[in-house]
Amino acid sequence: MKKFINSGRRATITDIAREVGVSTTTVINVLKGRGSEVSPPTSAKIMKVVKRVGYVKNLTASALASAPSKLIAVVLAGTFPADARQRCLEANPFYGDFILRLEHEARHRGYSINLYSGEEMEALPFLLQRNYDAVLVLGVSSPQLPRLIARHGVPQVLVDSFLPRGAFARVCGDEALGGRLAVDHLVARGCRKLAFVGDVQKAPAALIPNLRFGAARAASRTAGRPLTLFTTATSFDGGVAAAARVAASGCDGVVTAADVVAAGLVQGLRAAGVRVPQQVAVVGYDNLLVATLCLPKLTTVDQRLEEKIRVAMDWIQQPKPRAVVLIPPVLVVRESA
Amino acid sequence: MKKFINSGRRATITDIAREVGVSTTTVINVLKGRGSEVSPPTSAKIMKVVKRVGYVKNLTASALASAPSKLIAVVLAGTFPADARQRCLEANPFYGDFILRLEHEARHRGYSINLYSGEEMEALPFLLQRNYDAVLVLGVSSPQLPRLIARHGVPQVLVDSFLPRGAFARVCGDEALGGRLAVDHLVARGCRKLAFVGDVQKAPAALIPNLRFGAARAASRTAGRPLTLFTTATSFDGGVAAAARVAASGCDGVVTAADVVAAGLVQGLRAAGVRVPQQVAVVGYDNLLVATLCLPKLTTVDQRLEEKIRVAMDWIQQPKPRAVVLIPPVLVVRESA
DNA sequence: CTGAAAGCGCTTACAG
DNA sequence: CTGAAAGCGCTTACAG
Repeated sequence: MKKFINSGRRATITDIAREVGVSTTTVINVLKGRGSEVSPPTSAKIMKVVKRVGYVKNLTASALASAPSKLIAVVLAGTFPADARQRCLEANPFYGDFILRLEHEARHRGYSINLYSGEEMEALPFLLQRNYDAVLVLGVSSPQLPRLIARHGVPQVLVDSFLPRGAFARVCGDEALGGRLAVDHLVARGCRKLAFVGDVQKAPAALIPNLRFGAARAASRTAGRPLTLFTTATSFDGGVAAAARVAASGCDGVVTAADVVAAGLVQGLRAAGVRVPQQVAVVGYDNLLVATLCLPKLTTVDQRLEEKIRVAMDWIQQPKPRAVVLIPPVLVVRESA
Repeated sequence: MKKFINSGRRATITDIAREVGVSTTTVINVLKGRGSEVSPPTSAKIMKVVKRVGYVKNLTASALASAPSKLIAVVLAGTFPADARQRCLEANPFYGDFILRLEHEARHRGYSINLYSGEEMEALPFLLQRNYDAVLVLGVSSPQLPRLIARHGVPQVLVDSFLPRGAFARVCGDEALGGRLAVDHLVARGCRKLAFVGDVQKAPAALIPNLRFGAARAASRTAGRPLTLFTTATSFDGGVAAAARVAASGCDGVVTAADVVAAGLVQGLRAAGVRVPQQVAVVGYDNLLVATLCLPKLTTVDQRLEEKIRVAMDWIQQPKPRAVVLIPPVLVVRESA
């Protein structure tokens, strides 16, 4: 008892078995709640010792012995330029937020999470070096890594990864809907000349800013409104930098690729003497904390992160190999539009 | 080869030993770079197979066999009220930022990090269930958890945990200096009536807002300026909520307990028609991304997070049992003061 | 209802 | 320079 607690050596199943005078199998049966297989008195004796020594199962050993490790690897991909990964992760509070929420949900389901935010294509050794129950990959736009992971037989769930349907289990935001919600809201407010501000690239098409732009463009066509594209980095400064161009363009309604961009844009516009939302209305995307840290507070597309995480965890616990689900976002109207 | 890569079963040291026709000991000697103990031809043959099969060491097995697990547990304590943990973690972008930076530094040193942000006093089972090389605890204000951890023989480094000197290895910001830097800057700018805005509590004294307030008060006494305390939550809304009181007080220089609070305060003041920094100068604390997301950008005390993390990792790799170091913060002058 | 035994993949003395 | 063997703590058939 004291012996275990203070010795730096933790009590093991073997210790408990010896102390009670039974086999390790019996101890395990009790610990696993297979009560029916163990006589009540034996069971009680074992539980008493388990309590007394403060037994904690060694998941390292457990994982090695081919039981669930209760460990999930989380890969933050997000397709950053290699040299700017860390900077991008820090420029968009989305990632920190995501991790904190995921940890919370995972913990309540009995899992720990193990973080990896390095180079996407160097993730494989990381993923193979421990016995993960599953890997959750956030934001790949190429099937390369998922294919490698699959080839090695590691279960995976992809989040916000827009790949050809059917190959992998994926939980994604419904970006088409999100873009439409934003545009429709601006149109309903009477905006006549629309703009999109974000890090839109030639390729790959599956990048989030590209998808959001595509959705906004489609919706603006339907509404019969022109939409001008202003390309800028996914960061606050990116938003600030776009402000002058937007102001000069005469656009009166802006859809953005992310809240940080919208926050920067709003600040840049106001600094230039443009009133938001009276002269230019701005809609953000994500609904992070930062959406409420600016003046005016951002009207934004809430991507329902908790829901995404919940579904991803569901699929980790009950694998749905090639399932794809689009989580419909929701417009949160505040002050900027 | 193909057999290993595609079977879902990873090649093991035993596989390699068998393939080359040597013992596992020899394979290990080669893998560990103990070249001197193995003949060059044998070594070369082994390395060839290692490469060919894409061998990745199983750290789960390794950790069980009493080798370093290369796994670090990270406990985000931060002494939140139990019912509001998650909310507080999300209200202060500091935590997400901390994790991302820590992961980056740890990865470059060959470690993975395993996150825990649940109840402080329920962390023990989490910490004992795997073979962690060390645990990094952020922000405890009571020695209870560190004591438990020590009793179980797990190496630990505490960050920003202000406890009686000498009991644990700790890396902390020099809050006394930080408060002084802020106050001295305001005084030098000509502020006459100072205020402190933050979540200052009766007890425990070791809470970060309390320390920062204490430091600011000491410095303002030295400077012969009065300092009024405005208590408010550590969040953007907390800052906003304090603005009216600060404006009414006639104070012209404000030190805050955190950047989020400062950001909220600045916005609240401006909404009330107060010009920042002309009428009221505001200094933040932490130098997070959010400090640059407001208008005017925050002058703030940079706590030099990277440096803290670097030292903490140094001590995890080379334990310095009861060492204590205070990282001197640095004032970053921007626009708000 | 209970136990003996092999195995997970690596590491660590120790023997030769 | 190389190998045989025991051990880390748990799990999993299988036997009784």
